[in-house]
Amino acid sequence: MESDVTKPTRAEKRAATAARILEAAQQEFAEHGAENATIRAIGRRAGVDPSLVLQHYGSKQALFGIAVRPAEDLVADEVPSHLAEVLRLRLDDLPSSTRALLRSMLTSPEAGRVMSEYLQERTANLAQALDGDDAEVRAAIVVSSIMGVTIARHLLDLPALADADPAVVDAVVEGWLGDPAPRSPTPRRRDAVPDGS
Amino acid sequence: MESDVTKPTRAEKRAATAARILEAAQQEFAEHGAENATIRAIGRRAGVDPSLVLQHYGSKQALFGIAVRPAEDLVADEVPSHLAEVLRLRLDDLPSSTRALLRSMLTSPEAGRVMSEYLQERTANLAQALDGDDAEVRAAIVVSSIMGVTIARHLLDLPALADADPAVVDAVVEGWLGDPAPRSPTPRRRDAVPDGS
DNA sequence: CACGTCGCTCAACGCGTGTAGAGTGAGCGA
DNA sequence: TCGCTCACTCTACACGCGTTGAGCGACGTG
Repeated sequence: MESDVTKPTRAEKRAATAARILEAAQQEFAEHGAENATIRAIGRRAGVDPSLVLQHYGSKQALFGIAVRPAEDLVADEVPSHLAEVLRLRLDDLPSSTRALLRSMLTSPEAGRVMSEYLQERTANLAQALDGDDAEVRAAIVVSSIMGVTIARHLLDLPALADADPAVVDAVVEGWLGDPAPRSPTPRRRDAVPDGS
Repeated sequence: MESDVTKPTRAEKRAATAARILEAAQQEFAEHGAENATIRAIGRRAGVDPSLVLQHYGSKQALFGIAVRPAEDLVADEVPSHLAEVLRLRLDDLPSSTRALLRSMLTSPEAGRVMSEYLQERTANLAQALDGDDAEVRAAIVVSSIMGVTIARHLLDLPALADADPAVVDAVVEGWLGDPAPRSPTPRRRDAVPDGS
């Protein structure tokens, strides 16, 4: 069998190892957070010596920075951030890079900064599409809320959400988007979203 | 002047020290999270030897458990949890015990469990007040969303929220509470969402 | 005034961590 | 086939952590 699988060259093998390490790192970071994940555990998970991890990525911090970068194929279509996932309510199969970022954002200053920038970017985008005085605040509320739901579902495993039909969640948030908040004592305007497509 | 402040007895002094340590612990946990906060830093903050911290509270984990318990006066009226703060949208002056719990919930299993229980409790309460099939899911979404907003405002310092008028936030969430989600099969109004970039 | 109690500090331990540098053996070019 | 390159492992170091037990000095009681 001459093989459809050609024997990997040295460089290819090294690249494959690097990829395996990165994936292991993302899973460890996603599971334990930036500070609690250890180089040793990452190496173990990748089936590799701990020091090799650093030979590939320089330092733990650098590795984290890379592990947390959004996957290319997510960035590809139209929405350039982790919050692509989030805003579109793809509540299943959150990629581990995103999980790692979410998990670490409250305890790692770097992760916090990255997440904050994402939220601001998404807020600005959404605010453009909303009308009214408080467009930006309302956009920030929606974006932060989606983050909250994502955390509750994927990291805290809140039963009511973990088992929920994504369509319901989707529908609820859709409602928020079309609904300008009542600024005064005046009650809510439900008619803002004419449904029936 | 004999002083209105009577000289503290030995026991009182000890209790005062214990309180000072606890407060220092709450602040350290609130700032750095359960795992990153150190006994040494807590002692330093309280102006006390690190080992004294453990003489008072036994272990770091035990101290965290106590530091994270909601303050009594919050529990007092009607809503028995940290989420009293949260649900009532008192977005300023989040007590450091609550900040500590929020900060740690994604990286400390214990904090995660505690927070999850709080969320479930609040969800159940709120679900009773909502009508419709998906009451529980919708309640969970609202509760999680408020958590998300709280995180974005107090821990990530998202500018749009940090500077926001609490009344606006309040109004928006009020809107959610009375708002039954459109449940119909094809309510997918993508056009209500700005597409990215 | 003497003495024991007790709140507190000091010094040290074992452990797990991130990281560095020497060593090793298989793969590739000549 | 020779020999060098290089992907990888081994060993070790320094550091900061939680935790412990002995020591000390002031306070309160007889």
